Amino acid sequence: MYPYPSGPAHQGHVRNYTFGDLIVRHKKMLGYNVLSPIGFDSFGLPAENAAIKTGIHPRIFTDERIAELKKSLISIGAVYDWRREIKSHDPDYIRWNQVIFLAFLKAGIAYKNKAPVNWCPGCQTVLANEQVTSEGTCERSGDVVVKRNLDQWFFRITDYAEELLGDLENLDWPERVKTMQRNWIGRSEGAEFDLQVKDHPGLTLKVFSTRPDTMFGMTFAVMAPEHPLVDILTVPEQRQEVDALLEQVASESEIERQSTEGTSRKRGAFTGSYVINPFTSLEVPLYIADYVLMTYGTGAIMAVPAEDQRDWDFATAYNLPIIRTVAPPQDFQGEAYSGDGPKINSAWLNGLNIAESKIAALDWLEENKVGTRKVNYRLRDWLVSRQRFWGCPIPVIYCDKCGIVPVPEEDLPVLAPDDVEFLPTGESPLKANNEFMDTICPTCQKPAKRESDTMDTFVDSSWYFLRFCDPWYEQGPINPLEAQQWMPVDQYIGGIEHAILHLLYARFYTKALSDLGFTSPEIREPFKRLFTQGMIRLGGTKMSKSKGNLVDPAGYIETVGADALRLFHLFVGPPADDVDWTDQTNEVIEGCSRFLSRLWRLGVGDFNRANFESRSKAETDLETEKATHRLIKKVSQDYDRWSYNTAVASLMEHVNLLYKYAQEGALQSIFDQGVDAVILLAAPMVPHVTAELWQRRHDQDVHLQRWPSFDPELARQTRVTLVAQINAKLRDRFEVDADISDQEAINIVMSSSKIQNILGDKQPKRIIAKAPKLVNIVI
RNA sequence: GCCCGGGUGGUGGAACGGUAGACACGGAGGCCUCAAAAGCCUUUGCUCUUAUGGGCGUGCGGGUUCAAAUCCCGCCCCGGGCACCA
Repeated sequence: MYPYPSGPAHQGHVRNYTFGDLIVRHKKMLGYNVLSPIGFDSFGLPAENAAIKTGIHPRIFTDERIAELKKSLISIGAVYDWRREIKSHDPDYIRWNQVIFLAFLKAGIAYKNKAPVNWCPGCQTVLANEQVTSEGTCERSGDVVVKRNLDQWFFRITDYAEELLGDLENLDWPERVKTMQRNWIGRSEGAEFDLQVKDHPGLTLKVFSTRPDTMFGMTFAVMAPEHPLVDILTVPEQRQEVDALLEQVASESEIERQSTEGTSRKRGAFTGSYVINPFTSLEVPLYIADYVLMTYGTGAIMAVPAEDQRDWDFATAYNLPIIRTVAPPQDFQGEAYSGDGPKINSAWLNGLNIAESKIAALDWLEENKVGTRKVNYRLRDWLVSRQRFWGCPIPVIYCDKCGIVPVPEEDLPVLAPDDVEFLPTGESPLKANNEFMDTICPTCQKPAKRESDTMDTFVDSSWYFLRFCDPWYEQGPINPLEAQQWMPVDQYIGGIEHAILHLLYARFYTKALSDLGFTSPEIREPFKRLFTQGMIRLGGTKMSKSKGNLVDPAGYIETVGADALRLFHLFVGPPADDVDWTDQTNEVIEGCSRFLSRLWRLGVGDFNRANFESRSKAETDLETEKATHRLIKKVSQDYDRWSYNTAVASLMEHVNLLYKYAQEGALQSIFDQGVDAVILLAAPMVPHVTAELWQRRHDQDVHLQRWPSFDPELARQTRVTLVAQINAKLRDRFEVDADISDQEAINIVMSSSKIQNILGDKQPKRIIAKAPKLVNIVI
């Protein structure tokens, strides 16, 4: 993934880019044409915050951090096509970013809207929903986010909700990430229908429900406090009560309002109005309550307390009737029952189960023109404008006469000026810069103002991988032919923290850009395979710069070398697992370094060689040769299944075996074959030491060699351990030929005196033979 | 509450129906050395036993199977995601 340049690489970078580099080198050895680009997600708050603190321009600050990160990426030995390097703050990248924005604007994907949005007081800017944690805090700064009613830019990601959800199916991604995205999109199927308001002829209240089958149990209805009909439907006698509620709700932060503790504490007020149940034509009271959200569905619901716990809580608090429409099981202990069961108290639905009655209810609503089937999503449009300086300027102009006018493409990029003052004002420093702000309307040539907001930096990282395909392309942001050649990305690697944010935005961008013709129609997904590596923890928390608990890789690179550090990250456990950095970690890294030293000595012939003259092929020679072929087979498989820790273990085992072989007297050719195999198989993991060894041994570049192949016949185990069990308990073992039959295996086992002693005069009830590995005698 | 992961020696982890603990760290002992470092070798799940050998062991309780760390059912604990989303 596109790294944010925060300075020298940390252990998380080392881990991530070791996996990436290993795959690149491995695939190259296998003969693939590999594109391995890198760039820097170089817009963002840290640089601007530093500017506020120190007065250093964010560009200077950022360029320094990029140089540091680049240096450490090179020092860990990662290979990249640096010619394709991209930086978000490059004028060229800004230009194409803005071209895409204007295309989105033209297509209606980008729009401006006044809405209650998330404001982070710490970052002094608005945030997208995805950037607010479930605790209601900013995912970056941790500050409590507040709601503000502001005019902001959005991208219509919700138009893609269905496709974003459906296409997850075919992605080779971790199930966990797919589930998170599914949850986030939050699809629910149901009905949207109208409730007639009593004494207001022609006036209806639109509600959404996933359970129209429970309509006979509707005993009241609820509107969100922000619902536009609140004012009209509140009768004078209830005005005071309603106003009090509205006031209280308005004064509370989102967190207080949605506090988990208050789940059962429902607050509401009666409007004095009634709505009509379309199934029964009976009237039910209409309430206002803060547990109904204006931002989801229609902002109003039919309340069925018997089958919805929230409605139950409200009903009991306000003494409203409860009518069950699904018979709960005999032993049901709870309150609201949302499980399946036969319908009751539901007239023509009685006796049906939920699925059947749902269909019947939906059909009724549609036939009687009361409502329609409807799908709702939890996903909201992506808020992309930010009140910050260090980001890509949004390329529009505000004209009193012409309204919002896009900056003509030939005038792009719109670049921020350098002479600005960095103050924590809550508005972009651009706004105070008249030279930037004052412009002329491209349409009517009258004085006009520029947009001062910049784009969310997640915009920059939503399409960089498409630019990588041809970063030199001048006719547009993306070269469609090159994109056709390289996309989608075959293997994408990153941290789980992007499960929703970057990975959802990038998917949306890919689909939108395809729809707008920037890429060919079949490119609908950016990343075919995704791998999320585990995070590195120190003292129970994620190791990160902001937590201040970094263990700098540079020290290790200086003492034990980049190879030992890379090897540690591969050996410590499965790539997906978290790594705990403990007191023992240094010793494990030492161990990795020790292994490399052993390999080195083996490779340069610096070890105890007992009998190294050529001699006739003894049995150990053949055994060693076979072991080498098995090693190639095993390690190749391990690479394919991302099991690098076991691949390293196998390499260690083989090095140990070769030492033993050398001490016992070896045949030079077979010994060399074994050493060369280890070097080749380890080359993608530890590129430096293997390159030097290969150079000395063969005067060639190990990284240009072909991946070693094995002879299946030689890789085959010929002698294996046969296990003898009595009642599944291990009693004896034998070394046997791998190709013995079941009967031969039984004969061998039965001829064992050990087995015979245990058996005594008991007759086996049954004998299970799985030649050549196991015989189990049941007595 | 719902949805994902995950619980294996002193530690990281292997094995993913068929020898539990590969490989490594740490520990113990030894070789080399005047000494140390480095290196090399042996040993190392727990437990009973002088020993040959036996018993117990993969979070807990059941089940399926000749055979379960692995499959099924029910719990417990840890990590993560979503959560008043109708």
